Amino acid sequence: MATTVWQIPKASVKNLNKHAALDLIRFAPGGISRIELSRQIGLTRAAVTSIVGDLIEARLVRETNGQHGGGRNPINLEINPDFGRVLGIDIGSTHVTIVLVNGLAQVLDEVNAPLDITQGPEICLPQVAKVINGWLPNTGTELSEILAAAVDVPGPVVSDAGKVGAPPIMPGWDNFPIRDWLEERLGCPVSLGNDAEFGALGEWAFGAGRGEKNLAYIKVGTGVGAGLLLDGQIYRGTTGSAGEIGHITLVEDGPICTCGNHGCLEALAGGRSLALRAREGISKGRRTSLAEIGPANSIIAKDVIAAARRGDLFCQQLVIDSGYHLGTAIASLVNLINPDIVVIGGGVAQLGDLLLDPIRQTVKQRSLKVSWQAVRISAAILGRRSSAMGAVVQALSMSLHQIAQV
Amino acid sequence: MATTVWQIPKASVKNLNKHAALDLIRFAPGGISRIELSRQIGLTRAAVTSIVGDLIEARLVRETNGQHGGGRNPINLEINPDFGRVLGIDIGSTHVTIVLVNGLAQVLDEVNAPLDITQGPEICLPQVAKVINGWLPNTGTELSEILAAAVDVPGPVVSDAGKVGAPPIMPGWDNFPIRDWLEERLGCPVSLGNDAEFGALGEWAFGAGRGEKNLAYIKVGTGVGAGLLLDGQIYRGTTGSAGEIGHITLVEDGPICTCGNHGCLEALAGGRSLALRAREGISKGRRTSLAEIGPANSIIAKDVIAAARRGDLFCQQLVIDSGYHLGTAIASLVNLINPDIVVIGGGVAQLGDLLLDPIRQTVKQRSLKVSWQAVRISAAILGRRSSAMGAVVQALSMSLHQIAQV
DNA sequence: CAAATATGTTAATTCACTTGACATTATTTG
DNA sequence: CAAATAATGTCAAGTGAATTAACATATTTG
Repeated sequence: MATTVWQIPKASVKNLNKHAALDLIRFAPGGISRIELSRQIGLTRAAVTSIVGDLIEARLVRETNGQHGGGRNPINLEINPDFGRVLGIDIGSTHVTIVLVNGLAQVLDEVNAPLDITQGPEICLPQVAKVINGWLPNTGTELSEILAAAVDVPGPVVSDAGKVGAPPIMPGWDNFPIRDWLEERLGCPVSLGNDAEFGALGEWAFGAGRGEKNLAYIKVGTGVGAGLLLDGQIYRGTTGSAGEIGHITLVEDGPICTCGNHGCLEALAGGRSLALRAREGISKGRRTSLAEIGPANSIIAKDVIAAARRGDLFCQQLVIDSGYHLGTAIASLVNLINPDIVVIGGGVAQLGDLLLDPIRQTVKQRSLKVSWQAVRISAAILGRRSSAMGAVVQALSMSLHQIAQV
Repeated sequence: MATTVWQIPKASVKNLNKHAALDLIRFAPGGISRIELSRQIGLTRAAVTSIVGDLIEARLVRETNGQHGGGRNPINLEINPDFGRVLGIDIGSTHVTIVLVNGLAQVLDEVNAPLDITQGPEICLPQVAKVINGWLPNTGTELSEILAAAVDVPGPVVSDAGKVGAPPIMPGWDNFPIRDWLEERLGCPVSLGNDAEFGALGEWAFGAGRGEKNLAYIKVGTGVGAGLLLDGQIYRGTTGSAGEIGHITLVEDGPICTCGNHGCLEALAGGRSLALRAREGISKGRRTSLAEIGPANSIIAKDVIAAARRGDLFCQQLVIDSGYHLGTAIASLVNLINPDIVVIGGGVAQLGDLLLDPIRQTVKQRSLKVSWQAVRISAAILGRRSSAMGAVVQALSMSLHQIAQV
C-alpha cells in the first residue's frame, strides 16, 4: 500500500467515495451521470447528489448536457476544464517533451527540446526549467498558475523519495533530488515516475488500453522497458524496478548490453541495436538507401525507422528481426502477467504492423493458448506523447484529489 | 493506496475498517493490541475499542496476555480458535492433501490420499469426498461443523465461476463445476483456486515470505507454475492464468512439452523432465544408485530426489541442471516483477541449497542488479503443505469476513 | 508513594450515508 | 393531448461509524 505513484493523504480514506466519484468522472469518456455513479460506487442517489454537490462547489466538476431515453434525461458530469492547468514533463535520453493541459487533460500546448541525459541532472534540469520559462508565457499561462507537474525519466525510480536508483543509461543521476529540485523551481507539487510506467498510465487513460484492467506498455526507444498496470493499479515492484523487460536474457552468447550482460532484449531489439545492425549491414555492403545518408557510423535508429517507412527492404528486415526478439520477451511477459493488452510504444512502434506482426506471431507461438487468446497487441495511440500524457494524468490526480480533500 | 482510478472497495465500504482490523489480527504473529491496530489502520483508540468490541461479541476474536514496558500493558488480541473449523484441500496431479484447522489456522489433523487427476472430475471428486467422509469423524469433527473449505487444482482457474479453463495436465476437467459440486457435497461455502496461487498465499501467511509485499511462489512439481502476490494481493491476470512460468520458452529447439511447444521451462526442469533425464542417463549407462531400484522406465521424480538426497552424484547433477533452467526463468520473473522474495516449493525444493544455489547464481547473473539485490530466494517452509495452508487461509477469510459482515 | 507513561473506555458530537417521500423531465399510451 | 409510466435528481429525518476530549486503568520509575 505504500509504494504507489502518488500517495493519497491518509485522511482521505474518510472521503473514499468522494475520491472514487472524482476518478469515475475523470475517466468516463464523455462524462457520467449521477445515477451511473451511484451504480458504480454502490451508493444511493441521494449520497451521490451530496458528493457531487461538494465537487461542483469546489469547482472541480461541472454539469453538461446528457441524453438518454425512457425517462428524465440524466445530467452529465465532467471535470471542469478551468479548474486549473498542469504540466507533464517527459525526459527522454535525447529529448524532453512538455505538455500543458487543462483540467480535462486537453492539450493546450506542447514543446520539444533536445537534451543529452548523460550530462547529468545539474546540466539537464536547468535546461528543462529554461525551456519551460521561455515557452509558458507564450501559451498565455503564468508559472504561478500551474497547479502541479509530473516528470518521468528513463530509469527506475527508487521509492517515493523523488530520486532514481542506479540507472544504466542515466549516469550521474543517482540520488539527485530530482523531485525536490523541480518543486522548488516550479513552485508546485511535482511527482516523479518512470517513463514506461507513465506511458502505461497514458495509454490506459487516453490511448489504446483505455480502461483495461491489466495492461503492459512496452517502450522501445534507445532502451526497452515496460510499464505495468495490474488490477487497475500501477505496479512498481519492491524497489521500483518492475517491468525491466529490456534486460531479460534471450540469447545466451548474444551481443553485449549496456547492463554488462550478454544477449539482453535491449541489446537485440532496442534502438541502439537497430542502428548498430544497420551500420554492420552497410559495412558488409548490403543494399540499402541508408548508405546514401552519410557515413555509416552517423546512422541512428531514427534513420533506420524512416528508411523502413519509405520501403527500404533491408531496414524493414531489421525491424522485423527486432519484432521477433520483442515477441519472445513479450511471450514470457504474457505467460507471467496474462494481460488484457500489450501496448507497444516508442519510435519503432510508428511502423505499425511491420513491427507488430512478427511480435504477434512469436507471442502466439511461444505462450500458452489461454493467455495469447486473451491478449491484444497494439501500437500506442498517443505515440510520442504516451509518457507525457501519463505524467499529466498523474499531475491531475495530485491536484484534483488534493483539492477534493477539503 | 490507490494509484490511478479508485479501486471500488469490495463488499462493503461500511465495515471496511472492521475487516481491516480482522485481517491485521489474523496475520499478526503472536497477536496485536488495540493501540497497534489503531496505529496501523489510522483510527483512534476509541474507534478500535468499538470495532474490537463487536468482533469479540461475535466470538471471532479473544483477548490474551500481552506484555510491553513503559506503561500499562496492552491487551493482546487474536482470532478465537474455537470460532470454527475449515478445510484446505490441495488436489495435486497424483495426490490429494486435506488439512483441518481451527480459527487460528492451527492444523488439527491432516490426510493424504493417492489420486489420478487424469481420470477427470467424475472419478476424482467423489474420491475426495469419500476420503473426507472416512476421515473427518476420526478427528472429532462432524461435516456439519465445517464452516468453509477451499480447494486448489493444478491448472488455471477461470474467473470466479468455480471452474478451470483448458488445463494442460487436467484433461476432462474443463468447465466442470468443481466449486458447486463440492459446495453441495460438503454443505458449506467452497472457494476454488490454483495450486501455485494458494501456495503463494500459504507461504505469505505462515511461511518463508511472511508479510512480504511482493512474493512469487514457484511450484516445481510434475509441472512448474508460479503464484504471484503483488502489492499484498493475489494477482490472477485477465483470464486467471497469470504465473504460467512453466511454459516460458528457454531453449528454442529444446525437448517437447505437454503444451505442444519446445523448450519450455517445464520440459527442462519439471518433475516429468527430471525422471526422463534420469532414465536417459541410466540407459546410457551412467553411474547411479537409481539403476538398482528397478527398471529404468519405472523411475519417477521422487526416486531421483531421494537418490540426490542420499548423495547420488548423477541425480544431484540432474537437480543442479534443473536449478540453472529454473534460475534462467526466475531471472526473467525477477526483472519483470521485482519481488521481495521468490519461494521455491514442490518436491525438488526439499533438497534446499542443492537446488537453490544454482538458481541464485543464475538469477544474479541474468537479472538487473537493483532487482536481484532486493530479492531473497528461499525454499518453502511449509513444504508439501504450502498450497493446503493457502487454501486454509482462503477458507478462513471467507468465514471470518462473512461472520464479521453483520 | 507520587509521578510519569502508556493503554483502554466512555459520552457527547460530527458527518457521511440511508431511508423514504417528493420534484422534475422525458417517453409512451388511451 | 392529458394521463400514465419511467427514469433522474433532491430533500429532510434518522442511523451509525468515526472523532474529540475527558477519564479510568495498569505498569514502571524517581
